[in-house]
Amino acid sequence: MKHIRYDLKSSSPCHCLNIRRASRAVTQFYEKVLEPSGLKVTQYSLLRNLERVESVSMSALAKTMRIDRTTLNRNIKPLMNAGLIMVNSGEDSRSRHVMLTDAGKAALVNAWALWGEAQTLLEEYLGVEELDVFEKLLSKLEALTR
Amino acid sequence: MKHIRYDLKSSSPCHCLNIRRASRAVTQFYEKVLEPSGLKVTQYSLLRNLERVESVSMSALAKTMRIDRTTLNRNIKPLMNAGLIMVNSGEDSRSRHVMLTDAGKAALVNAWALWGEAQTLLEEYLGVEELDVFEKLLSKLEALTR
DNA sequence: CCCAAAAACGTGTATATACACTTATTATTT
DNA sequence: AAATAATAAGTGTATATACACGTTTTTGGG
Repeated sequence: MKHIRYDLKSSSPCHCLNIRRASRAVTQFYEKVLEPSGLKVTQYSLLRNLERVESVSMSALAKTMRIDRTTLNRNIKPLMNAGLIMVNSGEDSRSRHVMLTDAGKAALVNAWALWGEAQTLLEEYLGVEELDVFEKLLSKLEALTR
Repeated sequence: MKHIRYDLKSSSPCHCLNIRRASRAVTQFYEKVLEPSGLKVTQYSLLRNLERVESVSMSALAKTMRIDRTTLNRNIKPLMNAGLIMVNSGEDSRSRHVMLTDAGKAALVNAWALWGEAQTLLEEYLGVEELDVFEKLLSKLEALTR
């Protein structure tokens, strides 16, 4: 197998640490821009995924969002407390269905513009070509554990 | 400004979510390989950063590792409880200095081999060229918030 | 129809992350 | 030397993440 050199810009040789750090940086960047909305980027994402469906079961939502089911279970709490989403039990009495409230829809309108700002700023920061490579890489990496 | 198309592989348009997802996938991959060592990748990283210094203050360590100082403060707890590191107060009585214990050094030997496996597997998964692009991108992104 | 397997969730526990505040100590300025 | 700045840490609080387990229903044979 070929030998890999470690003389890259990043000071850590560990690819895992490097992506974790980059992820933190990008997250902090988005959070700062989203701050006036009162939503975290994860919360914005959750609401956004509810926008186009009437209601959706916990498991289905977790699958769509590609996050752990139990993580979703914790993440919906603050949004419920803020009155942005509602949870009802569906026909199948095992499942619970999540849906946006009117307040949730309103919050999304506000946050959407802010998210767009962050998104555009990042796109300008990377540039079209790097952005393309970036997204392809992320997609490939996400498939690593499947 | 140029219009960016969203017809990439990744199903989410949000770059922040995408890197967070990729980060989770890579993390889970490394964690699984590191599992026999009893160390998380973050913990391995922390120990690793202590390997080449006698002892180091909390702030200096946080800076080197490029993690939040208060995050480091929480992250050292499990390693202290496991007896892998020690914390003493330095000359300056404001500061606390962290150092590896013998158990910590021993744990590192074991974990190092496992980390190497994960690292190699990821490198093979991406290939040399993509890996290079990957690391350059991460480095650039990390600089986003500075 | 009954029972075992599968599906859908929730909880306990533990780690990771980071902002806002506070405290203690050292360094600087007047 | 006293007052003020800056430095080094810790804590409160809140969110995010995910593994291991347990519970409740529903389904699918037999």
